[in-house]
Amino acid sequence: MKPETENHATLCQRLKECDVRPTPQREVVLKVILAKRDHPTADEIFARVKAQLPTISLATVYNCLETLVQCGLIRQVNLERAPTRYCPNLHEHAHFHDEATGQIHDVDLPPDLMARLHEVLPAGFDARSIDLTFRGKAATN
Amino acid sequence: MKPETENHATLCQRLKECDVRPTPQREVVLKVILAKRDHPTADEIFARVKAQLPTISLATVYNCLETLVQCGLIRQVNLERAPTRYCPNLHEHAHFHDEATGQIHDVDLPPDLMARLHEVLPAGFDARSIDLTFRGKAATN
DNA sequence: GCGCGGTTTAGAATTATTCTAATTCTCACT
DNA sequence: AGTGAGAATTAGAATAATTCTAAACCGCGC
Repeated sequence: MKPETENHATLCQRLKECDVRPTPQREVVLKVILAKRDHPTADEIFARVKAQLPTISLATVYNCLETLVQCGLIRQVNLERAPTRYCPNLHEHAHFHDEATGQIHDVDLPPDLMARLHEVLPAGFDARSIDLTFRGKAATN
Repeated sequence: MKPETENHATLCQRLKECDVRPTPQREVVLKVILAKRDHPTADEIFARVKAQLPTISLATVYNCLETLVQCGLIRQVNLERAPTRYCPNLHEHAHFHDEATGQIHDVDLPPDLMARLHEVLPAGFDARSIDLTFRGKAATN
């Protein structure tokens, strides 16, 4: 299941499963996010979608993103004082923010560690999601 | 060492230790952040500082915050599409973002878990800091 | 005491995001 | 296949957060 090969039917079905109307705009927004393993901003997504849907507006991109995030089809990542970025990787993972290049890398963590994170909250706190971001320098190789 | 009792001399010294000029503006910004265990935004900090330093400008607050974050005297917390918040708690901890109220709670985690987080990065990734944020609902009691 | 360089100030500028109101589309129901 | 209700989209304006700019200011080493 290469992301590049996500086709109309698959995308549509994914959206329907979330009880959202599978509009062309939503479909293409989701498609361009899944197509690359990077973490584009709303603006970048807007640019990519425009290539296929020239009349789409930025507001629609924001609407679609909000919908997709709510569905859990994508995640959003917030870095210090920078535009929100969107992440296509639904597999539970952490992020590494390279302060030198500004790039974000996905980092897989041992399943037991992720499991442990879910358990450590004090009573009364019920976490729906966890954001784990490392910040630093990545080796230049 | 109650935070409320941080005095001029202490604050000054803290700043000097970081090789920054201990200006009144920086001192008061740091003081108001340390004075409360909440997570104020730049605007909120601006308002609090103004009470003591009526001529301070918002730009200066941003400058001071940037300086203080760089020194490691405070931390910044980024939540989805919301203004950046600043955290006075230097002790290593996680955040719980209550989606119902918008409030942020500090969460202490077992030391071994924090230690583990620092070790799990793949070779070549060197983390200077870690941001761990839980999102969900806190019990209403 | 003087001057250099870092700091502050006010306000403008920029950037990200949201809102608005009008239009268009989707889909369930015929 | 046609229709109507509600949802989605559009362009552009509005808002909000943050950064920039240029001038004035100030602290500190000489």
